Amino acid sequence: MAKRSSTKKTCSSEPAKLTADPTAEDFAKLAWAIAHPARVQIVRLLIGREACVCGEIVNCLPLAQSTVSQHLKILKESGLIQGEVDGPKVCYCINPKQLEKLKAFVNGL
Amino acid sequence: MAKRSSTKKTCSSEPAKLTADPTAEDFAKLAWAIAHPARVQIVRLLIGREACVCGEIVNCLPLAQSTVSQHLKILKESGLIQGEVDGPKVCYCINPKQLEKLKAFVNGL
DNA sequence: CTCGCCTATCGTAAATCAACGATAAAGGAA
DNA sequence: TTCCTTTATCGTTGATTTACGATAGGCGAG
Repeated sequence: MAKRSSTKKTCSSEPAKLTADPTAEDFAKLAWAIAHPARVQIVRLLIGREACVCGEIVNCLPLAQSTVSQHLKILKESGLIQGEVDGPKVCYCINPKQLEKLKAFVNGL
Repeated sequence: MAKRSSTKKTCSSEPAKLTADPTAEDFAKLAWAIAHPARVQIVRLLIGREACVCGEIVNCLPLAQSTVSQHLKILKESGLIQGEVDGPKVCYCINPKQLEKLKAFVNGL
């Protein structure tokens, strides 16, 4: 992946080339998901425990339940985590595929 | 680094434990630096060319000069890039150390 | 069915971001 | 010195984020 070596143009000759770079947008979106301390902690927590009910995550953070729920929604939309309804509770876990995608993006830099 | 395996507490027993996690904040700050498509493109550009004058970066992006300068400032503050004055121009380059720090953070997840 | 628990969503307010044009500062060329 | 180029900063506007409390919806227990 990333055949960047063949795109070594002067860059000043084609300014429009970088106008729409879907890769950069995907990357930025994924990076943005972990661009907040609370979300970093949530991701770490889920990686360390494999699965965690929403209420426990709320207890781990000094934030209101609604705020945590909002962060969880952001992480879910990025694909980094998944939520599974378990009765009245919701069990969250990491989505390894997206986590690998993030790692591949960063390591590809 | 990361002795997370010893911190496998129930988490609900110590809610204040995660209140101030400097690591998470550092991580989030670094991730936030690349949480915008334009900044991703700038970083990639600098990695692929080793050094680049500000004006060239401006020509590569569909953004105003002042906007690009603002993104460069953000990247500089994150430590990911460095700017060296070269006469009337400014030459930007990647800071490998911070880039490695970012990779270590992500790979440590 | 009714109650209580858990979670998501709504509405709101303050703060921050992103983008631009205009302008200032610094350095080289003539 | 004066002009031109290059870059950073200022000031502003609109959009987005973040945080909270209040509220609604879903589900199991009794």
